[in-house]
Amino acid sequence: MTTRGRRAGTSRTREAIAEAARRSFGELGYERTTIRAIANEAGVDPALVIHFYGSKQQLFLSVIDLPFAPEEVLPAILAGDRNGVGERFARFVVGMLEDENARSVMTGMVRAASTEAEAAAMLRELISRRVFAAIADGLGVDDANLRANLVGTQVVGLVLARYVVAVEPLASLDADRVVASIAPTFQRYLVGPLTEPDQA
Amino acid sequence: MTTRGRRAGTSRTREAIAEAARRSFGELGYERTTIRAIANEAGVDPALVIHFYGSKQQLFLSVIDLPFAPEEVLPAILAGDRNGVGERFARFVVGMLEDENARSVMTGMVRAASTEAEAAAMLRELISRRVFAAIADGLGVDDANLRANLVGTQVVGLVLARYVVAVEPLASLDADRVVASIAPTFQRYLVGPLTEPDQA
DNA sequence: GTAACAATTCAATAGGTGTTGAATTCTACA
DNA sequence: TGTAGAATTCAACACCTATTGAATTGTTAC
Repeated sequence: MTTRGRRAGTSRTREAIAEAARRSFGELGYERTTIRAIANEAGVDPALVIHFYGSKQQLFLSVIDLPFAPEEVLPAILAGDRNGVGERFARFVVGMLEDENARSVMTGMVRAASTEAEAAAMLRELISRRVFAAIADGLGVDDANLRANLVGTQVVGLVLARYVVAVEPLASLDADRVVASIAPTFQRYLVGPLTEPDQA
Repeated sequence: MTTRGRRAGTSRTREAIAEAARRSFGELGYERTTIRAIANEAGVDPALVIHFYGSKQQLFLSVIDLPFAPEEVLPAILAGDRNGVGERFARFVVGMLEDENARSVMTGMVRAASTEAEAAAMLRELISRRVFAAIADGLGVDDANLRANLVGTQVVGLVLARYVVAVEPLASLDADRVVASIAPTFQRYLVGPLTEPDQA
């Protein structure tokens, strides 16, 4: 039914494809996402997806990115009252994950990073270049990279447990209690001692 | 070359298939693992894999399990000096992950849980039934399930960051420093206060 | 020793995948 | 107005997948 050739008017299909791809990668991960499904959701022929983005992998790499800009958001969190940094960070992370779009991108990254070597490499790159730098800048600490790693473990673990696997009661816990539960962890990873136990 | 029909002698191929499957699921995850590859590694025809295990999914479910028995290992960790419980737990987790087999199973579970709904459900089940019970028993605390969830986030995050994505410097950090870094987190998740920040 | 059964392979099936090349229609610019 | 190029579809290709059914060979119990 759909006629061949270019459609009338200015085209927004390229963005439609990107959106559909983001959504599908986020929900299903890399492998389970098919170019055909993306094309379908964008109301377009599969060949057009390839025509625009070259390949499935390039599409993935073009489309997936952190749903926030670390260099903009982290300085404000890290500056100021050092005792509250863990809570501010936790609040930001949990708050961001409340947004459906951001959550979808994050779950997509985690899902993909756990199966696609290319995606894992990209994630490593992304983290090193953008997050580490911001954290090292914002904090005055020496071992900023390890600290950023540790923070990352807790963030990724939270995403996986609360949203991907959806284990209870954590999945249904209200945001404030989640923040309260993990804030001290971020606090110690960011500015606390790394080799001695803290007070329980 | 390989002749048809049953081979001479007692057969150990069923276990060979299980081993190959465990290895491949651990290394590549569910989707990327093919029955053909498993069969190949086990020196066997793909049809035999299906004949023994019914389907790829049933094979996965038969073969994947925690690489330790929570009900045997957790009581010893949770009993005794309450101040050392975080460190004992961290030492156990990190130590277990040093073993190549156990690590492969764990990465497989994490990888699969992040893409396979069925695997995620199984993981939920496994965690609820076996780990929660052991933790609730071993600890005298009330909100044992949430505590177990939080512990889970840190374990899973560690597995993903250190072994799957292999982000540096965490991936190359020696076991003792990893233990020291995350022990206080487990300590608070297991027996510490969950709503107020700890001392940094 | 023979009958049931278990282990094993072979060949095929039905369906999915990413990707390509050519054909068509529209837009933008000269 | 004409023409280069962009957007779009169609049909096909080459490949890979899990799974099935029948055929063959060995083992085990009577």
